Amino acid sequence: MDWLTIGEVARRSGVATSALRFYETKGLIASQRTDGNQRRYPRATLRRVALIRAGQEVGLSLSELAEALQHLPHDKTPTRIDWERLSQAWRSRLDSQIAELVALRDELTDCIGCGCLSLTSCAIFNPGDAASRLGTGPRYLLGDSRDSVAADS
Amino acid sequence: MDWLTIGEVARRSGVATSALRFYETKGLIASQRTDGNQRRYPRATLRRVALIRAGQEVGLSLSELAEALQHLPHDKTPTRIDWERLSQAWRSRLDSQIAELVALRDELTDCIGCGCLSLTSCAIFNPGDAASRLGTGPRYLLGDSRDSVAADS
DNA sequence: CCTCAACTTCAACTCAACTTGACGTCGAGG
DNA sequence: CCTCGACGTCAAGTTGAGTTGAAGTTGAGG
Repeated sequence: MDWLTIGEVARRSGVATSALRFYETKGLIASQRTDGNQRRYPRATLRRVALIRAGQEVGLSLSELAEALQHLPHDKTPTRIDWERLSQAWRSRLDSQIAELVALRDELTDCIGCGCLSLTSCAIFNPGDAASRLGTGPRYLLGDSRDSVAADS
Repeated sequence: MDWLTIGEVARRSGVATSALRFYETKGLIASQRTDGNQRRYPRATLRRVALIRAGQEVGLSLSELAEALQHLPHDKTPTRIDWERLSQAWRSRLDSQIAELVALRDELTDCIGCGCLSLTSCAIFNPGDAASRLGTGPRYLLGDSRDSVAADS
């Protein structure tokens, strides 16, 4: 097995070295150290990083990814089973994300159709259920409102 | 026209008062002040806030929303034209977002189908174009990688 | 008139996912 | 042996969308 420096991994994965070090602190990837304390990554790290970026695109946070990747070996090719488990999970994630957006779009389309400027009954303004989970961060309040926007001007 | 206190708007829109003040500093909503310097919002603010939350769900940032809402009157019902312009814009936003996710899902499905553990040619790991724009914040590096993950272990 | 919840401002904190900078060390080529 | 770029650590900064707290003011009900 040959080992890659952090710079090589960065170049080949398109991820900055700072990000790789950051991933390592989060336990997403792992390295050996040389005598001189430099990181050396196993080749399989390239795949791991690719998986991380792909996972982020699917909307997963780094901690969720850490969860998911913890079942994959750090230093060798994952088995087909590993890979299928992962991709199935991501696929269903994508499926539900798509479903949510489609629902939102359809509601919006109806809104345009009905021209309901009152918004009193318009579904889009009375969310009902968690169509949230789009975008990270301080989105935690979005979707937990219970009060509706009734009796509009 | 009767005016609402910040607390009333918060209760009826399901948005915290702190968020409402924050929106006001960003120019998303506007208020009159009482003699005692308290905010009083026009009723139309309820709709504005609803639009803001809906817009966020569609993936718009507050500054983009400020842009969009600046053409709507702060204190009265928007015209049908206003409303149609807005919802058309959001619909196309949703459409492209959906398209991106669907593309990603299809690629992933192919990956599972082909069982390509090598990831050498797998489309999902060689993104190619900006399917990013999921989630806010320091996502600015995602999608500007040019190097591919070739020659896997 | 008094009280108390609801309001005011302002600064500081949160969170995720990193980046940037300072300052110091490693190691391959000449 | 020297140099210079690539590496190391650690602390602090960034962005977006707010929240939290302190300290003080307002205003409706009793």
